[in-house]
Amino acid sequence: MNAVCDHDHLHSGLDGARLDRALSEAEARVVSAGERMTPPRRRVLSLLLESGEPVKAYDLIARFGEDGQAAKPPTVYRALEFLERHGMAHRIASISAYVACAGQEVGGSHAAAFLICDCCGVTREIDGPGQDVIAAAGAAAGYAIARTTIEAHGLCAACRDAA
Amino acid sequence: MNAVCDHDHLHSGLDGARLDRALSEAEARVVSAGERMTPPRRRVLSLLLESGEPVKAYDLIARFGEDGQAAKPPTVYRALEFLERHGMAHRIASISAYVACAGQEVGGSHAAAFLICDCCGVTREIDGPGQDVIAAAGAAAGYAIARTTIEAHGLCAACRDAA
DNA sequence: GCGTTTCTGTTATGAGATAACATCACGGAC
DNA sequence: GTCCGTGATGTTATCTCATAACAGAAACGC
Repeated sequence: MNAVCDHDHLHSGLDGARLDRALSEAEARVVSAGERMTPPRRRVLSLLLESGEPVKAYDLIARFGEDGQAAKPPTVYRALEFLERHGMAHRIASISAYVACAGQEVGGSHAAAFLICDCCGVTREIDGPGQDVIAAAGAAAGYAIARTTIEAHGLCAACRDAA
Repeated sequence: MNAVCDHDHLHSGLDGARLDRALSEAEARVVSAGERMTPPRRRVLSLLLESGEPVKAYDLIARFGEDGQAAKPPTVYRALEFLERHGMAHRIASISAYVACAGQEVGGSHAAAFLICDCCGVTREIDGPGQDVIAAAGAAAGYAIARTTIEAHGLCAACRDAA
């Protein structure tokens, strides 16, 4: 995504049967939560899963129509909000982009931390101890922490080697 | 800042002699780094210090002129970039706002984590173990981490009690 | 079927940030 | 002192990101 280097990048999105399966599973989870996986929601999730890395909202808007027609911004933003609410997508605040949630098994909203390669865009979602540490630090300072944004930028192994 | 509650809030910015002293110290540090503390840079830093909590860029733009005249956006964004470069201000990505750096003693750029009260806006900068933990998790995944964004939202002790 | 709720389509606009270029001030070389 | 290079500022314009507001359509419960 960010062109801070000149070597080639592999891409890691889903396609074909794997994409279909992920979408079906997502739909099942949404339905079991008593909500609907409507066409725009499915479409936005599909675009995020196909990409496999953070995507800008206006890229989603541009790619929304299968026929090349762009969507109107609220269509995509509403879908993103829905997907975030169900823990299927996350906003990466530091780059104003959105990414499909890796751990689609887990239901509902969940904390997440991200490792983002500034070169190829590969993004790893980790649920390590980061949240615990920051929540503990917050508690020590008297804060009741409700939500954390943890984003680490750098180079992934492949890009470091290629550089 | 965010009006998610209805009780009163204390504010914690600098003023008078303490503000003057902070600005003088900042200028000394800039000069010793071989750069200049020009009027717009000083003005933006002053606004951030006076506020004591995260401020939106366009609020800085609106308050820039002592006479009530707004600045042009690049004036303020350039000053913010300069202050960030010198570790005197930080961008809070999750709310698109900027805050003066608490640890003005430390020179140069430094990692930081923030505890942000969604009610009164009070923001604590902590340099706890958060960065280390996330950097270690990144290293374990093969990433060379260059920069982290760590922002925890919740309620500070005062707002929790007042709620 | 009928009302309620939820979602979508659409228009418009608000908020955040930067590109590009002309001009101005500072500091060093001579 | 003056010339020149560098870096900062002023200014215009534009680009990107995100949401408010409201009308219409689809799904659901009864």
